[in-house]
Amino acid sequence: MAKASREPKISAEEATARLRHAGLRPTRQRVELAGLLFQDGDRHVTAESLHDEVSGAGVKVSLATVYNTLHQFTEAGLLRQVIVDAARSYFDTNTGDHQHFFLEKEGLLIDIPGETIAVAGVPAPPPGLSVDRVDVVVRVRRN
Amino acid sequence: MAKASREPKISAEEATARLRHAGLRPTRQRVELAGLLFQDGDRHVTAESLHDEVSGAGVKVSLATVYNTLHQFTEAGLLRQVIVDAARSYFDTNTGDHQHFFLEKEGLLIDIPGETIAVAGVPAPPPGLSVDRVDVVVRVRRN
DNA sequence: CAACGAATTAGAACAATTCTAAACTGTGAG
DNA sequence: CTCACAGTTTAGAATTGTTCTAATTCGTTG
Repeated sequence: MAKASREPKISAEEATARLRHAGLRPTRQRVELAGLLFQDGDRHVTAESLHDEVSGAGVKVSLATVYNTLHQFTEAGLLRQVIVDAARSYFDTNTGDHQHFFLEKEGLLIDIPGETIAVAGVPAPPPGLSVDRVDVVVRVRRN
Repeated sequence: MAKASREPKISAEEATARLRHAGLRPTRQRVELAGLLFQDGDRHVTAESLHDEVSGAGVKVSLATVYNTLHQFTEAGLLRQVIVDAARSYFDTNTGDHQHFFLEKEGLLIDIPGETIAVAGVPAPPPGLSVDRVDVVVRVRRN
């Protein structure tokens, strides 16, 4: 009953290939984490939540490694960091152009596809600066 | 040369009035902090930066009080909290509708007036949720 | 001006994250 | 197949920003 309602992990082979592609050595831990993260389209994890998940799956990975891995994946373009909460960092497996709903009370992030929202009128940044990207966070609450 | 290039502090009387208006007891520390914060239109501070500033001005206020005060001011609607950096919280003296440029490397926030940016196409939130507000952060870098 | 509740404070405590130094493990060379 | 080495992992300590605690001090009202 309390079975995880998620698609089966991607295979170790797929994960390995993905890691090599990104220039990362496919270690046991990275393969394991990639397997969990990239099993389906959209996941939002924190270091803690991912650590709990991987631990719960009976795999031994230290929290430090989870942090390292999340950052390496992010640098490699496999993940994107989402800053919506002062308390913790979220990582999103959707690296494409999109935005988020955020339910602060529950730490819940929901993707909004990139084409859905249009941001018009962003002024030119002050001289010497250039736009890196535009983040939209739609903060919501339970009613 | 190294003189602060900021307008003179608002008077203690002004600050006091403002605090009373917001239903806050005008204590020495709150008057002092309000004096620094509301001297001109747009300021973006962190607890640390404000503490350094007030300390530098020779006033003795504990860091705990700065934190307390920033939160109380925020609750009272005198400040607005801005979440753009996983590492620290910013507080903005501009409580009106507006958005931000953010230069992460330097922790620099720049206001973008509310009318400037238009966000279109925000989808209805999932059932049971309602929109609290829409934040836009234009992340910029030095070039 | 007394008294009481509100505010301040130093320092401890906390949570998330990063660092450190030592042990371990992929990988490519031989 | 095995070695050696750079890259990785790890436990635990350290750091950072923030909150809490309990005792002291202060503003306000009577």
